[in-house]
Amino acid sequence: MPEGHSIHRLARQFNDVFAGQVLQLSSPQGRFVDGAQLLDGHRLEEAFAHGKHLFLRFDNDLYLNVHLGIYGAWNFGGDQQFRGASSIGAPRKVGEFELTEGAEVGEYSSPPPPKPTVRVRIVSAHGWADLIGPTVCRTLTADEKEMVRAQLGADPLDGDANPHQFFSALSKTARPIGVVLMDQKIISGIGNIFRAEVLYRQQIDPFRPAKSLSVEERHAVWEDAQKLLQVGVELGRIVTTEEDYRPGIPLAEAWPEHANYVYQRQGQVCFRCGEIIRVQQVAARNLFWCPGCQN
DNA sequence: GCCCTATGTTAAA
DNA sequence: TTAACCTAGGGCT
Repeated sequence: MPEGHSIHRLARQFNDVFAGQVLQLSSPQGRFVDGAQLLDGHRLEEAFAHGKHLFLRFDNDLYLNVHLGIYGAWNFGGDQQFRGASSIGAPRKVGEFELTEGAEVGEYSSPPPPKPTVRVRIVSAHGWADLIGPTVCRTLTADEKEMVRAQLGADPLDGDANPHQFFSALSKTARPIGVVLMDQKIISGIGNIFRAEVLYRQQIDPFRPAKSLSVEERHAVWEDAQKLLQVGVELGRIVTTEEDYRPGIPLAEAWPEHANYVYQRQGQVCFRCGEIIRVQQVAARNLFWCPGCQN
């Protein structure tokens, strides 16, 4: 799925094109009929993200909570108000991390017939959004929403986030740092790409126990994750390389081959030390790292 | 068409 | 630790 940056972009996009408007919600697929009915005809007050969770607050104090999982995606379309809106989520190709196609923008009177897999369709006077393939799609009360958020670690994209609970959690576990960074209860928004790239950039062996990281390393991991996530929010895709590792290649063209240091680069030469990038299944996910730089 | 893959999470064993 | 969930694309036959 998209990592945390994409969900923050989704929240921004929902605020741009739907906030303040009365919306129609339906479930063409039929698996979210009751939940959609609770929100149908209500005004969207605001959208926000916590890690990889998206929340939409409606004027009856109910929330639509969506997690895209590994297959989920939102597609948008509508009139000129939807210009610039992106489809966000799967499918994706290697190196193409977020955008599939832009919103369908033009004359708008009603949305196209939905694909049979559309879990939720949201329709306003100006356009529509279709959700397919989510891991989570549910309607929550305010209390339930708080219970979900209480299970999530601090989000580096949240300006009010307090990283101290993250630092503290690292100091208390011997689990490998590469595994802990994927634990959304410890820190939320980091996925398989950011975990690999942050550890490479900080030259930290992903198999080291989290508690073995120095105070400086813990701070550096948080701050680098924050920086890379912010770049992702701005670009709409994940680019983790610094300019000196893509010499003469502008950012816009640093994609896909020069976008990452280790992710999906197994068997290739490390840009920094010349070692061969490795990959290994850890906790059912592909972990990429450079054995030369990260030890 | 068939098989594999994927930026993920949860529950069961 | 494994399976299940769930979707679409790409490469292959």
